[in-house]
Amino acid sequence: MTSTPLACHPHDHSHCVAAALAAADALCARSGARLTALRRRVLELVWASHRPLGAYDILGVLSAEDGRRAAPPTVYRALDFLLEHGLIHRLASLNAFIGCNHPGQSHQGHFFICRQCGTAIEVEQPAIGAAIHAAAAEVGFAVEGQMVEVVGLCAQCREAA
Amino acid sequence: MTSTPLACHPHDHSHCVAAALAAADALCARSGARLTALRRRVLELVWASHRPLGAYDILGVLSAEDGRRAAPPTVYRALDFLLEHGLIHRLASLNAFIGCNHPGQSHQGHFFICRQCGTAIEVEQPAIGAAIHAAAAEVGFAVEGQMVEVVGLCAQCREAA
DNA sequence: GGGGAACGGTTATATAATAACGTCCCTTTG
DNA sequence: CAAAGGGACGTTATTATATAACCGTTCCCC
Repeated sequence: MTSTPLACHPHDHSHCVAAALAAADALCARSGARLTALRRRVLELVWASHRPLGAYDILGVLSAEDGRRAAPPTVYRALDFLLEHGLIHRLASLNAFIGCNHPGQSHQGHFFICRQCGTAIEVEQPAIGAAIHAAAAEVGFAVEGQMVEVVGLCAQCREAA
Repeated sequence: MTSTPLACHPHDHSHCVAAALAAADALCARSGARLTALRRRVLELVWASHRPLGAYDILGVLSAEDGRRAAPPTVYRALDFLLEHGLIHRLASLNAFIGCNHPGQSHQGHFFICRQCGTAIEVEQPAIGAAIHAAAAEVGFAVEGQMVEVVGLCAQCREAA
């Protein structure tokens, strides 16, 4: 098992990266979007860590790679593409990016971020979105996008402490 | 009525700024925190708009004021103080700050941000926090801080459109 | 009024993101 | 096939946001 620790479930990480890339390939093929080599590579890097990854972290890796020359716009354009197509999420509280667990399904990302190990867990708890919509209805607000980022300690780090 | 439009309720804005400052005075007096002239002025500026205000917006105003010389650390230190004492909130999605409606009461800020007029409405809907805590309990995550920022259209801007 | 901490001024720098422009390549169409 | 058009990406420069490090002054407490 080629593994990287993940907060909740140890798992074969290389496999889950490959699965994410395959899903992205399929999604883009269906929608006609062009998942170029660069965009695919950036998506792979984002997925390669379950932690949020900064744009300049990605830039560092790309620049280190053999011939490839990279500057900030290169990375940001790729990230913009991936965001638009729902393949990654942006975590505003960290200025960082993370792979989306459910590409293709329309959904909002709700995240638990461990301040100790840095892992970000994407949660699906319809009650959160429901509560937000209920509150919005009360004041006549039309919800278009939700950012829910909860910081704290993941189960593993709680045990360690 | 010295008014600035607010998304939900027209109101006497100069009065609500004064009230916020008075509440801050009282709170700091009680806790022994030093609400210096600079910190108080920054709080006033943040309150003077119901919209989120960037650190460099504040910096611009301070620099324009008479003798006062201001550099980024001046502003950020004041903002840090106000954040620590729960007098303002930071909106991560906007890199901006806004006055807290309920200083002194331990609470998380949950915001609806209108993409049209820029107004940020602080909502109190215990169900949101409850749903977050329920989801956290499921995965053993210990919640320490919540960031909930919902973007969309406020009631007024919906009508206008 | 002396000691120590808090406050804030100052300079420099780190980090994050975008603007503006050009070139190449691919595709589409005549 | 040639020309036109557009998308992708390289390149340079700049803007926006935030922090580091140092230092003098002030304020408070004893």
